[in-house]
Amino acid sequence: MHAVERGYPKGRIRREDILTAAVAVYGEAGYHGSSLREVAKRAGITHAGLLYYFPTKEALLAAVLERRDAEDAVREQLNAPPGREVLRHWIALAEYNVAHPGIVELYTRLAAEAVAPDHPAHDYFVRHYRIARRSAYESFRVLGDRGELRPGVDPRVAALNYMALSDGLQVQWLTSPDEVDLVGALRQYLDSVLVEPL
Amino acid sequence: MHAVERGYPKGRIRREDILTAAVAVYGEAGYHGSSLREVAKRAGITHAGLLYYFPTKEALLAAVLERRDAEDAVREQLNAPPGREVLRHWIALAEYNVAHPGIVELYTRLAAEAVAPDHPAHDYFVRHYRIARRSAYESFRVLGDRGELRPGVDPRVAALNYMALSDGLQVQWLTSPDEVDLVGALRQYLDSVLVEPL
DNA sequence: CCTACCGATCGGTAGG
DNA sequence: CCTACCGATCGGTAGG
Repeated sequence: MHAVERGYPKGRIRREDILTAAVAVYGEAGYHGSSLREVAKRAGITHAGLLYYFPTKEALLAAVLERRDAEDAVREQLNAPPGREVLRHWIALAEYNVAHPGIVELYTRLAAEAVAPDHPAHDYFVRHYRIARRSAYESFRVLGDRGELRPGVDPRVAALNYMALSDGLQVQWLTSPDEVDLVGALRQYLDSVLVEPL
Repeated sequence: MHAVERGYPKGRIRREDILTAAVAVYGEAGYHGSSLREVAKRAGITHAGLLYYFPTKEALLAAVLERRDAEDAVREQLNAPPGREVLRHWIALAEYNVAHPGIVELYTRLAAEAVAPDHPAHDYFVRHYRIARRSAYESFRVLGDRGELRPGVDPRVAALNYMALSDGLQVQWLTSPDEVDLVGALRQYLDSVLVEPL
């Protein structure tokens, strides 16, 4: 049983190895384009062995997304309260992402697949985007209350647009890394919305 | 031979039916997730029959993208010279897209798959994005020369950002249509970049 | 354009 | 965790 397996160091390490392999494969081939055999091979076991740890292909995907959320939650705790500091944190995150294309590929590919309502990660992304927008909205709203947003800027729309801009830039950056300055473009967007540049 | 087939009305119509079916299926399942059998079924033939018109799966994809470019080229001819009129045309295009989710799904899914350099549509998207950015850049540059852009706005970055914003909004809109005002968000972006609102 | 077929690959199961 | 297997599905071909 997994509840038991989880408690033993060897099983935990194996699970982590499998998840790490899955992140890489999903990033390269998407979810539907990946096979359990490919993930298993990279983790050094057979695909039947993988199914001992994750009983179905969907269960593996769910575990990948769960782990990612857990990592994000840890980072959130280090977060500053809503305001300018949060925007600087976003830029730092973008810089981190540019140095880790694999994670960016995973999310870009999965998010596009998961627009289909019957995709196993669909509900995850509905929630993911909702939470991201709300969190960004709170920072922009605080800045607006302080008069730090340019007139005409709706904090709700600015929040949606920052998230969307970030996603869209990632697609073009992954497609043509040399032609797109991801971090610079995000900076200019924030500056175009703020009274005082970051 | 296709060069001949293309000349006969019946063959041309069949080809068009297959391409229309392919657009729908690619939008729902992506390219790698689609089967020739599914496309053929929707076109009312067998998958072997489809392969009589398009000899491989890749050839079908190439034809889908070719047709799309041909349609775009027709629209471009109706285009105004670079300037404010072009920005209004973009908004009109976004309104059209909101009424035709299938086309949006096709592009969103294919673009994400095609970030992989060995994807058969990779080169297409490299060119597609490059051309789109250049075209948008020319409009923003003209506006900048006329003093219609806010200070600090780089027309090159504004062009990149508009395209990226549009793509990113489409993902969130496809995921949660009721929670995202695609056209409104694009309008606010353009207004945030212009001295005088659109 | 179809019927009939091929080899390859897929997710999942049995049984140890 | 593995070996061995299952039924289903894939892109593509032969031959008409």
